[in-house]
Amino acid sequence: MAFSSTDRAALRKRLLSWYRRHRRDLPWRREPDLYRVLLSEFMLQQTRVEQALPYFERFLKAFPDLRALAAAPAQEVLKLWEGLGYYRRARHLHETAKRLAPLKQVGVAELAECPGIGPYTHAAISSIVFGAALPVVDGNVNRVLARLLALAEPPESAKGRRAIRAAAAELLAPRAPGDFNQALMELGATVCLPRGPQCLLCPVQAWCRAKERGTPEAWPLKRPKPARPHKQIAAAIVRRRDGKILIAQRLSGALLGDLWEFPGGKREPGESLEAACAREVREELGVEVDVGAKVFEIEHGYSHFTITLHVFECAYRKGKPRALGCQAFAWIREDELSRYPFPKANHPIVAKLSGR
DNA sequence: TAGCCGTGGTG
DNA sequence: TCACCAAGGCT
Repeated sequence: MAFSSTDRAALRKRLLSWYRRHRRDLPWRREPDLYRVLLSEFMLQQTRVEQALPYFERFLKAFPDLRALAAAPAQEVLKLWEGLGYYRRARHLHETAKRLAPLKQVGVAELAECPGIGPYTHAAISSIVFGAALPVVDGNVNRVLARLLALAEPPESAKGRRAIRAAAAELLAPRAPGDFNQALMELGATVCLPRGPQCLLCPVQAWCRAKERGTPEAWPLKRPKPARPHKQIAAAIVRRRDGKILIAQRLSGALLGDLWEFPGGKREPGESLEAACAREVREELGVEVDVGAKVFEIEHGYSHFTITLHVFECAYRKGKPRALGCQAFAWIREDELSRYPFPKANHPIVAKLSGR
């Protein structure tokens, strides 16, 4: 045990009391039913509250309950998710809704079977909605507990993960697991910040071994991360003589899965951007184009690499499009572009072409 | 275990 | 400018 039973009891009491006074007023906390909490937890995976908020409101308006979400077309769900990132979450959320909506009763066991619900999300929903005594471990909990314990290993390491899990389970308030879990996360999000922790405002500072050592921001210990490579990407605005543009839908499992894009891809060593552009259109859709002027150069970063996106105006020459390196394609007018979900890096192109 | 999967804010 | 990192899950 990392703490004595009297310390555990006092720490819980302080934390819960602090949470009940200081918690943020968030829409999914006003009526914490299964649907709202489920929706919020999917959106909050690796995503800040402020970024998820407008999406939560939009979803709740478009799909007021689990049944409405389950009945929606997949494309509509993805379009509403556009811009939020980690697009697999949209598909998993939709599949989870379709799985749960027909059930008379949903409980801890049913949640565990759903796609997109891992250990964190399962414990979060179960504790908040059903009052199940399951500890959550997320980025906030990792940081808060690593500091409380002055943990000697990075939380991502095997030893660190075990220690954090054990501490979270040990501290969990058995009679208010939902509030306790949210309190720990709220503390991490608003007080026990990655940089510049507000220790003087912290309700559990008396038990914090990192604060005791004098340099709380030195925890959690960091693991070196690999550098992000940079790639040169060519993309084509392929126009037919009637003015329509050729777009493609990306493969489901891939990066930006199920989203639509302007066809293109990575430049090979020694290849010109124009040649890469023509080659990628040929490989992806079986279409020959004449590459014209470059009209965009866009810098963009993803989670594990960065790109420069070079966009060329291209004239359609020949070949009937086929879905070779994509799952679907479409010839569309410029004013139809905004109906399709595009990755963020393509938004400047969509905005310009659709005249906004 | 470690790499893949987005986007936006921050210092 | 750039690294960091955020209510993680899947393979």
